Amino acid sequence: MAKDKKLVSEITSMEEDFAQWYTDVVKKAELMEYSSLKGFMILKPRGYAIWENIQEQLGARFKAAGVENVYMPLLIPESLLQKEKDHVEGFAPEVAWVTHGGKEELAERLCIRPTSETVFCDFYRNNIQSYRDLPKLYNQWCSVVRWEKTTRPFLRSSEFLWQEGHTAHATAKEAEEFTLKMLDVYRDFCKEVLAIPVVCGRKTEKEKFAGAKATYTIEALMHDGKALQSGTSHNFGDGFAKAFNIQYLNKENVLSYVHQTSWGVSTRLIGAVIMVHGDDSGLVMPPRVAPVQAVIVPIRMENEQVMDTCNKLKDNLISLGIRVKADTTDKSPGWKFAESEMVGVPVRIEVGPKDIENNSCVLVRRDTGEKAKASLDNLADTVIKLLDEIHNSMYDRAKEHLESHIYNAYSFEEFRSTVLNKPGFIRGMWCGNRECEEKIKETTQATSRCISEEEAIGDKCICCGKPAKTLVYWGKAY
RNA sequence: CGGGGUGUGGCUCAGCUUGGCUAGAGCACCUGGUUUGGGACCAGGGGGUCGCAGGUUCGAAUCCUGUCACCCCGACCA
Repeated sequence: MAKDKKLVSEITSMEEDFAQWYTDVVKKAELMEYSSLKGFMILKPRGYAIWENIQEQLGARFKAAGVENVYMPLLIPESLLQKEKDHVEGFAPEVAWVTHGGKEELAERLCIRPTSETVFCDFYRNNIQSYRDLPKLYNQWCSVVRWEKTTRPFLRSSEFLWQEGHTAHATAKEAEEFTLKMLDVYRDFCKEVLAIPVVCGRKTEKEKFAGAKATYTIEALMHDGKALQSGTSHNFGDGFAKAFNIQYLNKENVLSYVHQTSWGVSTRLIGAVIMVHGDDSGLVMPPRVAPVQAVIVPIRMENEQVMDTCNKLKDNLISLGIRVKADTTDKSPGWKFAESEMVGVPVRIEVGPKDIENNSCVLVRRDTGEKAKASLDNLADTVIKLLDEIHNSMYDRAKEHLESHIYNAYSFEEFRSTVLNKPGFIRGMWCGNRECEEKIKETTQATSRCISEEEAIGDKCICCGKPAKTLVYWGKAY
């Protein structure tokens, strides 16, 4: 083996430079590539496969909630966008416009959707007449464009893939219930599929969605102690319905406005997976969304028995629904080991002549690096159990990280010193005034992440000292 | 939009300060062979006109001006 000439591309360590580590992992794991247009990313097979798995499993949860998929137009006439005042003000600064059709300048500019509330509203206005038409529970998977100044792969790009659910209900109560129901779908999905624990709650007036009555959020804590808003669920009340005139006749033959919700998660979730689970060797994929759940590495590929065993093993695992690949490229085993670690395959199965003699193989866990001998008998069962075990221990580990990075602050000084010295979430009471929220942001860079339902930890605002009833999770955010 | 940085084969970079002759290296790629339990080795081979546009000069990757793009750090946002 050559020792001096070898120039292996390394991943920057997390401790040294977390931002660079993130960029390195994204590139080395071949999730995406920059295109020639700023802010517009190319999702490579390994990155897109994660999104497909998210779509499949989150989609199943939507359907279980009675939601149906639809598709709405990409372009929105300016006049339509203008109908809801707060909404247009919130999005105007980052909207991309189409001004020409061929060589002709258009009579009316068309906006490339930054989100589709207005299109859904326009549609609902024409399609809801009676209480019998309600509720409407629609979702679309699409991409949206927001002209961002600073972009980062998966965390913030000018175009990104997401899903946006839009529902219309007969009553305010039903809309609020559905808003919270979808928030819980997100929370559960993060836990059960992505192995990510989240903090849930309502956004403050300052942080809520443009045009919403209430916004709820799931906030995840990254390895560096910064928060990532990972999904939101909005209750619109009847604000959009009034702006767009979406009315129906109720059972009493009275014309009423509908109550609406919208909710979404994006490819940002992939960024969360990277920053919650990754380590200095690269990506660590949670088994349930991993594009490849197990990789089989044959040692000494010229050995027929080895190859035979690998192939049978592969077929067996595939037949049991495991996403498995056998790495039969002519790279050296060491290369294959390093590669599987970089891309985060949860389980590696090494099969060589020595193993076959003992009717065994070597199983290596990506999350802990632990190696263990396993019998070839019932190996599929062993692997399936191991994948679940990996999921659970990844979740537990992330949860421990989250919980050990939540601090309480009872005064402004304590708050400031915590923000400065201890990356993570800070729980602190708040009076509800926007001035305090803004002052905290200006002086500490921490923003309100969400208003929590948890028990109060005091009765005075950490900023102004006036009476407070609201417990807020604060933190620096991506 | 402010501050900093970088543009040289697919990737990472050297060369630029002090202009000079056919523009280099490692990785990757192709062919053949030997290998294979933690990123193998040997031999041969293909590929760049130096982000772009002007300018200075006998001569520009190198100096000057402009411009574009990307990355990082802030302010604004999923």
